Amino acid sequence: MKPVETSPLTRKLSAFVALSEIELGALERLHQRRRSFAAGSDMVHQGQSAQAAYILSAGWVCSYKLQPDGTRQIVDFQVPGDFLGLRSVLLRTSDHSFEPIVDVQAAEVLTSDLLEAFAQTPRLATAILWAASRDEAMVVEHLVGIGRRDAVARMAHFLLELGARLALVGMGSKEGFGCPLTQYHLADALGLSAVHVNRVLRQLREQGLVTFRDGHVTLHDYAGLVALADFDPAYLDQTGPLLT
Amino acid sequence: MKPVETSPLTRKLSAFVALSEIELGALERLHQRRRSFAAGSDMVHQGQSAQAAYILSAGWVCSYKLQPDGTRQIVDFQVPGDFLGLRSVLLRTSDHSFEPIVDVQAAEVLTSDLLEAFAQTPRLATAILWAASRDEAMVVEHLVGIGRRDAVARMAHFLLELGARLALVGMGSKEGFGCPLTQYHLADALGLSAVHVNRVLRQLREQGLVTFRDGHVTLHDYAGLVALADFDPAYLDQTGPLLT
DNA sequence: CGACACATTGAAGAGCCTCAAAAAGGGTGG
DNA sequence: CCACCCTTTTTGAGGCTCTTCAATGTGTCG
Repeated sequence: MKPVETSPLTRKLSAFVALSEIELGALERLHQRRRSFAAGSDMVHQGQSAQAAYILSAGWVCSYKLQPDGTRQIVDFQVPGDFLGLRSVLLRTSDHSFEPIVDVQAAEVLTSDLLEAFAQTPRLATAILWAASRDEAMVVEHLVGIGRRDAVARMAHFLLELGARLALVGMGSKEGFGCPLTQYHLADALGLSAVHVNRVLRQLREQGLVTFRDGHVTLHDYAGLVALADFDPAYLDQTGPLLT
Repeated sequence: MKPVETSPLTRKLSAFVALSEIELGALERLHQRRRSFAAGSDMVHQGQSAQAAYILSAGWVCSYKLQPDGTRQIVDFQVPGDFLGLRSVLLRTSDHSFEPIVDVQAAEVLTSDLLEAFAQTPRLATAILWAASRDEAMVVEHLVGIGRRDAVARMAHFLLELGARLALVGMGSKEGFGCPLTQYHLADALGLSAVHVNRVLRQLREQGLVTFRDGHVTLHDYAGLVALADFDPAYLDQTGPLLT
């Protein structure tokens, strides 16, 4: 007997709220409209007005802004269980672009479906808005990192955060995780040059802290990394007012 | 006959949506619980769980995160008409601190008041959420600036954005605006040292672009600044789905 | 007048970038 | 199965941006 397949989003939310059968059902119904995107082809372009949001079920996506001078800044990565374009569907045209980093499976969520689910299951709405708020906190932390951490601490912090996010959906642990990003992705996300990213990774490797190689991140010294990065996962673990 | 005093928030929202008398009334009722804060004393501390949000009616506030090493990163400034702690009241304990830069007048908004206003005037809810979404877009733009703009462009962009925000509530124009920030504030916001901020300001002044002095910003060459900063106010002006 | 916060300037050095080139996969077609 | 291309990683050298440290100037307030 095959168990009902649990989506990564369900897994993530369940780590923070005990959802009822009804809520779980509503959540799974949001996953009906399955779509695929190939690596490299933008899912949403900057300035495009979005009709739908997506729940990522497999693959990695990055959201970024392009500068007139050709450089880009990656604002955030989406991993399975993450929402994508949630804000733009509710309120405005998208102000960044989304690019699948590998082939992606996602569930398309129409505004109407989302509002209906929210109306019928308010606790689910709270849970999803909590997840959105957590994403926002990550952007703020990202801002702090770029503004006030040097390259090594920034990298360490980034890898730790990524590991924590993936662990929540069963795709990583304190030992390490699979990671399809290139050093160019890291550079565009961390506000560094690709060359410097390489040097920073070498330094972290030679200090026995972490190895980034062949699509896999190995955390050799978790505690050491946490100390180096001043990593405080409070902004990720927050359970807050959800337990009502 | 004295006209009804219009709050800066009302003024800001009215620039984007035509609000009905009923909606305007609900908005003004949110301003009942007036409070004052003195410059320098934190309004909300990092980690504190917030019971209320505030609508800023006079004065400037900054929201920031403190690093364990003592440096701080200012995430955003709030000027009259801006919400403060809106997210934390809805969903989570605050993950940054708020500090009044000058003496501040604000209206305390309880969660219950807000939810009631939202329920009774959905269009007002949309308008307020739109404003929140705009704030988020500003954080993203801030991230891009720190990650991918050099110090001069970053400063120019920041001053232009600030001017545009203030113009919306009648406190600035393309000529300039009053600004109580110190160069230390600029440094903490832009991810620079205070010393370098000073040099950058000098450079901008000597190029005849902008003067930052004695609490006043004078934009001598608006178009020149826009070009230097690659300033595209699209993320601020977005009217989007509000006009329904 | 002295105390304090803020602004300004100089000098020296660290961190990160750019340019340049080579090595190491990974896939594709012959 | 190999030759080839393209992407990604790696390394070196030199230079520019921004930082740190230190000192002086300026304005305000008790």
